[in-house]
Amino acid sequence: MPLLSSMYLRLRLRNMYQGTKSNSQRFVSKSTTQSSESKVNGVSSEGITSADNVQKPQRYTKMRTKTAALGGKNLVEHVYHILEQVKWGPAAEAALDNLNCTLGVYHGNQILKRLQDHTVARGFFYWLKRQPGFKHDEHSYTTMVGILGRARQFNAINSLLDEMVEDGSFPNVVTYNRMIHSYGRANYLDEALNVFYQMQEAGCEPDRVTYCTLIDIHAKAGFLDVALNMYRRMQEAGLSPDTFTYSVIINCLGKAGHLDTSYQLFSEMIAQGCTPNLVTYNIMIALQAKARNYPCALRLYRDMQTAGFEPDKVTYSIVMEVLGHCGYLEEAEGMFTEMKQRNWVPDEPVYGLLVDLWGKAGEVDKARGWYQAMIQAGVRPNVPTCNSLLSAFLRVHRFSDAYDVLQSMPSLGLNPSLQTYTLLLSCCTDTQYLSNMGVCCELMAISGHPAHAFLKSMPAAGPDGQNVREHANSFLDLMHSEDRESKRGLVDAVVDFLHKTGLKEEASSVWEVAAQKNVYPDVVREKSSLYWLINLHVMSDGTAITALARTLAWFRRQILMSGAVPMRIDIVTGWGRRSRVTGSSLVRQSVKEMLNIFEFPFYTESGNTGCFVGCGESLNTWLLHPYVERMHLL
DNA sequence: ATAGGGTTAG
Repeated sequence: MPLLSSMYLRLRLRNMYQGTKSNSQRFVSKSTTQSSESKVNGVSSEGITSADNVQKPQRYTKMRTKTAALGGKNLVEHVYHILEQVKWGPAAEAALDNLNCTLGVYHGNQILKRLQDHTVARGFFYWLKRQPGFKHDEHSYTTMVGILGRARQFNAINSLLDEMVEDGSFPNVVTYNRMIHSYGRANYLDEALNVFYQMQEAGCEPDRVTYCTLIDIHAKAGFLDVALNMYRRMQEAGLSPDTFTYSVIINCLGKAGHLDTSYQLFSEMIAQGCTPNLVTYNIMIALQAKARNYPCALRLYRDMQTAGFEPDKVTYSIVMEVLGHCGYLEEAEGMFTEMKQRNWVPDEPVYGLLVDLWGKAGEVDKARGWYQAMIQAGVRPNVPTCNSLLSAFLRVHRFSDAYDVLQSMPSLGLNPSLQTYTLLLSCCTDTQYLSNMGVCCELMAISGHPAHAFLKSMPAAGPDGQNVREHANSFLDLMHSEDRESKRGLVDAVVDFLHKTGLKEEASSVWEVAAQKNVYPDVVREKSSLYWLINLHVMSDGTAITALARTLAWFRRQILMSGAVPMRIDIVTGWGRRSRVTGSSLVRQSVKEMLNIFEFPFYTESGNTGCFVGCGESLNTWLLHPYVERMHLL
């Protein structure tokens, strides 16, 4: 095994069993102590007389330490394995009582740290607290705060803190940091900041971890200004960033779109003598890769190796993706091989990536090969991977292979998702003559997704379209917990489908409901007073036409109702969702045609041919034409 | 006396 991999494993093991190697003797288990003594020393404990005791005090102490440490380790393992398998309840409690031994706070905390389930952890924590002579300290309270925080049990944390103080222990900087982290991760940023101020009032100085956590959570929530402000305050407090902090900030800046600044900071850290670690390099590579600066990403990858770091699983995954997106698919496969040679066990997403890459490259048989390799390796495919393969077959019209994939999903325990349905539906409208329609409809029926029932039971639009709106409304309610991207994908496919099959009124009603339900939050925006943006660039062409028609009609109604006349409207089409060739956009083309037919007074600004601008008196006059209300029927 | 917290991908 290569050096770094085995080091990694050792580290993992050390973390897993952290503490069990330490020489604690706080608790004594009568039964285990005795058996350990006889095993380890080769003499029964009865053989040790009080005379030995007096004569050889040193040896005795040493021996006791050793045996107690072994007993402690065993007991920690033993108790942990009991608790790992149970739900908290009378049975678990009885099992602990039956152990009939005393756990000290140190070992109690070692066990607590490893418990994942917060109900078990809590039960154990209070069981410990009830043991005669037991007293929790700031460490065990802090551990419990962390566990509750991970489970977002904020009320429980607050009562625990009260108890802690009553019990005579006080929160320290680690306790506060864990609270800040917990609140931040649950997106309660105000509460996180509150803790930050409270700790200082309580006389606890924030440390580097405090600032680092605050920077991270604020940047992730999109408050880069607050994050950078915290960075400044950290430096003002005399805390210089370490490798960890630099990595966090570099990641934050990069993710917030300040790629150059993040790179500058990377250079700065090196200039400051702060050595980037593997994670820092992984972050840098991923940031450049996401920005499609592939040569830069690959250069960083080489720098990383020059600096003496062997790639880890994360590195391999990122670099494989970069190579794949550059079109170097064989090289990506080479990475996979290297990764395996270095004893990293490929997981589902890595196989999934290769399936997806080959599928997108149109090499469906390669894609299927990786899919089969995954199954042979005993890795169960997930729904997105099936979707990748399915999509690959659909794109090259291999419908019987697509059918096989779809058919196999339930037997793998996988339910077709909203995305599965979306790509089947998109396939219906993919060709000019809708020639895929029949076979795709069959596949859609097989998927058994609720979206199919929704589409099949779509009523013909009544005079005001209210029936369609209600129908769409209840379907979107059903899809409530799906994330917005997925909902947007499906609505896009549905509206496009309805539009292209001539059901324009229905398409419009579905669009309106989706817009009302905030599925498209960024479509209409007032950039500044009376200056509006209509952003169509994430839509397929049918949806873009429908959305534009209904939005312009909305402006007309606004004028008639309130007299508020927009001074300028920018219609942004971008490159369009379906366009695969830079510069040619179906959305742009369709939108332009529509605007021309209705004689919308637009111009394009130099350098941005994807943006149609209407403004001034001509726009106002145009918006008042009655046909604006019926454009969507074209 | 021991220990405890913060970062990266899909």
